[in-house]
Amino acid sequence: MVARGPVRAGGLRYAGGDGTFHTGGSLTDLEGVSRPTILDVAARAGVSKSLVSLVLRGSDRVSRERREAVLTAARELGYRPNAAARSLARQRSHVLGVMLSDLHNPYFAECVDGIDEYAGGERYRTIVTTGHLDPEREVDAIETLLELQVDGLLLIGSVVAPAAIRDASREVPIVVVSRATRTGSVDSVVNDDRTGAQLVVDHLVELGHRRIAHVDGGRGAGAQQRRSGYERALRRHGLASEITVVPGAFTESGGARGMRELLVADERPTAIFAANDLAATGVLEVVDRAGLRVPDDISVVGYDNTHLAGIYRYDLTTVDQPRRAMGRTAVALLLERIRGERDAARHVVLAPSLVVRGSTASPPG
Amino acid sequence: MVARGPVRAGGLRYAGGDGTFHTGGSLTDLEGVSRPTILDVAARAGVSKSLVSLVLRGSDRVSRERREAVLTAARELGYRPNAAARSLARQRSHVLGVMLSDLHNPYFAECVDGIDEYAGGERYRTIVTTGHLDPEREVDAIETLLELQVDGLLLIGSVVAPAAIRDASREVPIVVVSRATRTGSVDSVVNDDRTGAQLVVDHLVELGHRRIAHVDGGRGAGAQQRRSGYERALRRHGLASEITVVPGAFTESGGARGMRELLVADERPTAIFAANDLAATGVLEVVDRAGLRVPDDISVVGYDNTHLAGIYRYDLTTVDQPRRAMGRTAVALLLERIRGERDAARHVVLAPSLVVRGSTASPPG
DNA sequence: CGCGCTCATTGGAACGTTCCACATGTCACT
DNA sequence: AGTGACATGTGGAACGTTCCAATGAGCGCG
Repeated sequence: MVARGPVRAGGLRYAGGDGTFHTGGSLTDLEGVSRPTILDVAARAGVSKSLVSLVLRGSDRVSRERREAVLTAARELGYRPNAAARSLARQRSHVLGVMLSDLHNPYFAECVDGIDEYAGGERYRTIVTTGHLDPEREVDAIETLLELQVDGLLLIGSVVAPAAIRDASREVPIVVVSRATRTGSVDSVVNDDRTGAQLVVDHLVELGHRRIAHVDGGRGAGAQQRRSGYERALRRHGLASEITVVPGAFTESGGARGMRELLVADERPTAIFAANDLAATGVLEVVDRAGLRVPDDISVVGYDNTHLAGIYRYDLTTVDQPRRAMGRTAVALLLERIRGERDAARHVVLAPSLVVRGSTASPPG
Repeated sequence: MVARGPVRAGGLRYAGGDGTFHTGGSLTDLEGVSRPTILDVAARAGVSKSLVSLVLRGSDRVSRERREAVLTAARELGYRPNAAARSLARQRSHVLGVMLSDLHNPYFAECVDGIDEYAGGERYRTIVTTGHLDPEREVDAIETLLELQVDGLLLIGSVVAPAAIRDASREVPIVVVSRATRTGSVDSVVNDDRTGAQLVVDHLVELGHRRIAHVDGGRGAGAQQRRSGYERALRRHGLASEITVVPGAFTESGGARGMRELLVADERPTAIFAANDLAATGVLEVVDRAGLRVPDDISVVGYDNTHLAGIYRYDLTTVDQPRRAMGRTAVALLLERIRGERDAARHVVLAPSLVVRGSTASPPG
């Protein structure tokens, strides 16, 4: 019946023919009969459409018999409410929109866990669109959600222009997650990157490191704060002269590029603080290739505590952001706005924490 | 203005107080004034709502002046179409729903890349919901999409009960991706796991391996096919007596468990074919701990070519699934159905390919 | 000059809900 | 018996679009 017998490879595109085959009969069940509406249910149950509506919304001012008649009629017909019609009639959809800048980044996935968890508990549904890290496509993704009449918008790691956010915030409450925002009309939830960076430096100094370099995250969200946190911490430890920042990015290649630059310096650092875990993997790759051993010859620290950091062969010391909590908090803020309980913008900063693993140790000698 | 000054850590929950603070004035711009509708635009442009509708849908039977009047009126008012109303009036939404079983798995993210790419080209929008790998929540996620009146449904890696899929397929065309399906009324797109497994075995045999073991994927999607492909290939090479399958899972711990079992066997295999990349990392962990070197002492192969396999410290030989192409194909199939161009179910099987990296070499000696 | 054409434009009826004001029916109490 | 209170049920008007049939204006042509 299924993908068994004539297994042959298809090309890159589906173009009929190769790699595909048909199953016997199939017919998309009764495509002609359109979906039952509230009126069909009403007719079958012998009541008015209004009563059906009442029952379906769980009103308690309906007699037991009628309720059951409606319920069974609905079940028998396979009735499913039409959210478009509902959203039109009430002026709200009970749906929250989530714009995710990048589906590939596990960091964001965990935010969404928190979002779904909290939203579900509050009987709100969530739908997601993605911008694929491209500002223009992000605008499109946001547009889609707005047109679908979401009651609120969560922007996760968005790289879109601030003006676009401001525009959208005229239509619907917005909470921005993990990106600092100046727009007064939207809330935000971020982790305290500066403090996170300081935790890293404190840890390394405690291990005895002095030559601690930072491969930064360029213009990425939070990169600037991490950089300044690093600088401030070194100064606090009386190591101002050791401050070394090389340009990088929130990507593997960005980290690799930064590390290469550090390797050719006259005095090689004994510890590297990478802008995030992804950059840290780039750093590690270059370090490995140079024949240096981690952590014996050099210590490496990341940021974000993505699952990447936890995998065996990396075993990366990193900074954990409470992503789930950030997601939950974001929804809480959004609902406050939606329910009209608050008007002034609120910016929540959550505490990061250090996760010590095997990529850090005392410097050699 | 923003998250700067009084940076303090909040707890796990947003509960007012700690870690949060307000910005000055903000007011959610004119919350009172509701969004402009097509009627507002019509009034401002001095035409009928019908004409506005025509212009907005890009009809060519509208005079130049009127068109421009409408367009500028719309722009000035910041008009945005209401997808709910539109979807109600036409009986279609032009939106495709994607149910993603797991947001964390980069494998799925790449499918979505292909989906968005193709759908965007066909002027369809996509929205995503997640089941968080829980069948019940998947049902909910699917329900949400159906209520929102998506024109078609893509189920990616779904673990939901077949009956639920069948039910949903009565309402809307469905394509299932990367899971074999028996339901006659839905299409599917999968990679050819059996052939993929054979590629692995061929590669290892060519390198000179004979004792090739398989840590399987238990009841995971495609696991059975990979196992039987492995067995068939060994037989084809006249190595039927060497067939060794130990139970595992599509997880790191599953792989580790399987490898531990293999280590205590009397004759240790010289090569391991793990059910997927994740399981392969578990295998590698156990191998490392046992003091064996890869690939000198033992070769390891994964499946899926996730980014995990590509990172320097794994450098894992693996099987690539054309995920992007699978996503594109899925959309192509779906659109055929939506457009009523096809009725019989179609099952597309795409070819996997071997990616040789540094985790495989000739056996010792 | 009136006929039919084409062409741009329009009003009104859907679409499937919700919600409000109103209509019943029942019962307790005077 | 009449009154009001209360519980239950109903019709119709929204909501913001699309689409169809109809309206006029302009024009070429006999």
